[in-house]
Parts: sequence; C-alpha cells; structure tokens
Amino acid sequence: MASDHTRSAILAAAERLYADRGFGDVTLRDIVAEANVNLAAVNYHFGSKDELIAELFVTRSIATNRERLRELKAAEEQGGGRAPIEVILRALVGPTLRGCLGPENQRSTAARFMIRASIESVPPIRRIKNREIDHLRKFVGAMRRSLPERSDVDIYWGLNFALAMAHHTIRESERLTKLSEGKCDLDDVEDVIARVVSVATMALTAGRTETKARAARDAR
Amino acid sequence: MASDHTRSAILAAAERLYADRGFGDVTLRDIVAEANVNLAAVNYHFGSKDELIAELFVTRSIATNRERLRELKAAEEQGGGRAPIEVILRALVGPTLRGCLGPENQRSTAARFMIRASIESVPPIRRIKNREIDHLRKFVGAMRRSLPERSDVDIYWGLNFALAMAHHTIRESERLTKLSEGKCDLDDVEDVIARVVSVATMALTAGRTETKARAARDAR
DNA sequence: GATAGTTTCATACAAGTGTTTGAATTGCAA
DNA sequence: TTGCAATTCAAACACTTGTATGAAACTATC
Repeated sequence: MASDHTRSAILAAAERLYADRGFGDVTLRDIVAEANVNLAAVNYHFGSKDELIAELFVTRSIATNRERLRELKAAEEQGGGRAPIEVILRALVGPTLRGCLGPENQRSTAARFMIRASIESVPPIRRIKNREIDHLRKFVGAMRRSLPERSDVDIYWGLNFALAMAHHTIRESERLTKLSEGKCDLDDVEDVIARVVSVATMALTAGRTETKARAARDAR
Repeated sequence: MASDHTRSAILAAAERLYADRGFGDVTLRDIVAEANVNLAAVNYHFGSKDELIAELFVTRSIATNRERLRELKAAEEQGGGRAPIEVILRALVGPTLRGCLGPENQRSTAARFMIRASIESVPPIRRIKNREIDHLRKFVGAMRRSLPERSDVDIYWGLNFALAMAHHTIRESERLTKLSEGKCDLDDVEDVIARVVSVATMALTAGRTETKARAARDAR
C-alpha cells in the first residue's frame, strides 16, 4: 500500500468536482480525468461510485460530529454535567454552520462539498444521514439535563427547529442573499450562529408549548 | 385537441410514480407503462422529460402560492392593510404544511409529490424555485407593514427561519418521528403549524438579537 | 534478480437513458 | 367519401453510464 497516491487523488478530484458541479452531472470519467488516473482505478480502490461518494461524505461528517461532541462535552464538564441550553445548541449548529458558511471565495472544497450534499441528497448520502439519529440522541440527552422541566416533545421540536434553521440557511443561503439584496450578511458566520441559537433557545424556553400554540391559534 | 386523454394520463402517472419512488429511479418507460400510452407520447405532448416535471411542479406550486396569497390578502383586508404577524406567518407556512403533512395513508398524490420535490431537488424544479423570490417579496412587504419598527434584516431572517422550520419539518418528518419514537405527532398538522408560527413570531418580535442572546445566556 | 502480490491500464461490456423517426391510425371537416 | 391534420405507435438511434476483464507495469521481499 505504498503511496496511496491514486486513491487520494481520486478523493480530492471527486470532492472538488462534486463541490463545483453537483452530483448530478459529474461522471466517473470526469473524476478520473481530473485526477489523472485510470477509469478502473475507482472501482479498484473504492468498489463502486456510491462507495466513493459515501467515503467522501462519511469523512466530512465524522469530522463535524466529532467537533460537535467535543464542544458539547466541554460545555457539560464545565457546568458539572449540565450545560446551558444556548451552549448545547451552539455545539449542535455551530460546527456545521462554520463548516459551510463564510466568505464564498475562501470556502474550502470540503465546505462546498457539504453544501452540495445538503442540497442534492443522493442515495448513498441519504443512507448515511439516516444513521445520524444515534448522534442526535446525545444532544437530546444533554438538552433534557439542561431543561429537566421541559417535556420530551418540546425538546424534540426544539432540536428539529434548530437543525432546520441551520440547514435551511446553508441550503438557501444564495436565495436569502438575493431576497435581502445583500442585507443579510451570510459571511458573518458567528452572527448567523447567534441568530439561530437565539431563536432556538426561545423556542425551548418560552412558556409551555400548548399555551403558546393556543395563543397563536387564537390570534387569527 | 379532442380529449387530452393521453396528456393527462401521463401527468397523473408521472406524479404518482415520482411521488412513490422519487425522481431518481423513475424512467419515461415506467411512466408510459403506468399510463398505458406510447413512449413517444411524452415528447410529443411535453417536449422533454424535464418539461413534464416542470409542468407537474408548476401546477402544484401555483396552487400553493395562490392559497398563500389568498390568506394573506384576506388577513390584510380584515386588518385594514395591516395584519398581525402571526397571521402573515400562518399564511406563509400553513398552505405548504397542510399540503404536505397529515396522516400518511390519506396524503394525496400531490402532497407526496411535493414532498419528493422538496427532498430531491432535481434541476427543472430548482429552476422554478429560483423564480419564487418575487412571491416571497409580497410577504416581506406585509411583514414590514405589520412590524414597521423592525429592521429589514430582521424581517428577512424571520422569513428565512419560518420557511426553514416548515420545509425542514416536511423534508425530515420521517426522521423526527423516528428520533422522537412517535412522540412528535406530525399528523396533527394544525399543531405543527402553530408551533412553527409561534417560534417564528418570537424570532420576529423579541428584543434586538444581541439583547435576546444575552438575556437567554443570562437566564440560566 | 527471480517471484509473488499489488496496482495500473486500455478496452470492452451490458444495460439503460431520453429522444427521434416515419409510417400507421384516428378524428373531423368539406 | 375524400382529404388533411392531429395523434399514436413500434422501432431504432445515439449516447452515456458504471462496471468488468485480462494483460502489462510496477514494487517489495527473499
């Protein structure tokens, strides 16, 4: 297994092409041309196209998840096993947002790849995402400890909305920029994180949901 | 143009198949088999596969947008040109959520198709979605009138988050059900709408973001 | 430096795709 | 009925896709 040169050239080329042009119209032939390797090398080193994509995605999402858990663990240790909800939420959405937003011209290939993966949702990636639930449960646990008086249902909804805001902002960042005519600064990642965390925190700490829901329903 | 029989049979079959199996693995041959028409009929009546998909999506999203604007207009007229923010948000996310959620076994083909369109994001559909901005501007206008003291940036972010929660909940409804082990009832559409509207309203009406964030941080 | 295992390569394969063609059929008007 | 346009049809076209093959080139070990 001398140099791994071919293998990593394929990975790099594939990530770059997928990031730039999406999964839809990048073929194995495009990839091997970009990597200057033989067509058969993909199947030799990865088994199939789908496994190549899976490896790319797994690598990146493991890195994100590790960073998430690192932040979460640090926060809980500092708080003696119980972290403030904002810090938990920040650990949940911060790494993803930091990894995908920021000044467009200095976004890493990895970031652009993950944005694509978030937009296009191709089968091998979807399969991996479905296994992400165990990872999320760790955040559910931390949130329960942070807000013990809160019902499970509210916790789940809060988690869902936090992820919703983060992922949707990544997916539709271009549209938001256009809609707001540049007034929403998506390059200021920390501001975006603060906004998402703030709203998610409100969702989780405001008066009981049934009350809110009834109030909202009656308001019409 | 006697009966339109073939044309509408293709539309119905395509919508049903796409809804059930996704855009990825439904071919024109699948569609014409389901519709009991000849393969060439698709190109004869629609020009191309992409135009067929586009027509399906346009039809459905026009219907949703019309419903949205109907609710918005009604609300503003009732309020003398200015509607409460909750009602505006409800007009924004209500029709979409009502169209896509609800008891799974009684979801219309149209609903399941729109969920697919929201998950898979195929090129002809993406092109159409990009033209949705003008439609959203009408809601920006209504929100400005409803919250005149609010900055444009906050309005845009509020709109973004409202759409985020609605669309993400639709896209990931299966995962939320699994994560919460069924505790989050996605069949109760009006409850989902109330939750989304409630959180989005808080996002738009709470004190300035920095204040909110600090307050939330201090609240522990 | 011969040998065994790994990696690379050109090439072919098999299957599936959307689209086109041109003849047959149908439906309607003169 | 005749004529003409619209529609349907079977067939083929043109092309791309991911994958498999088997020989060649390399690499490291003895």
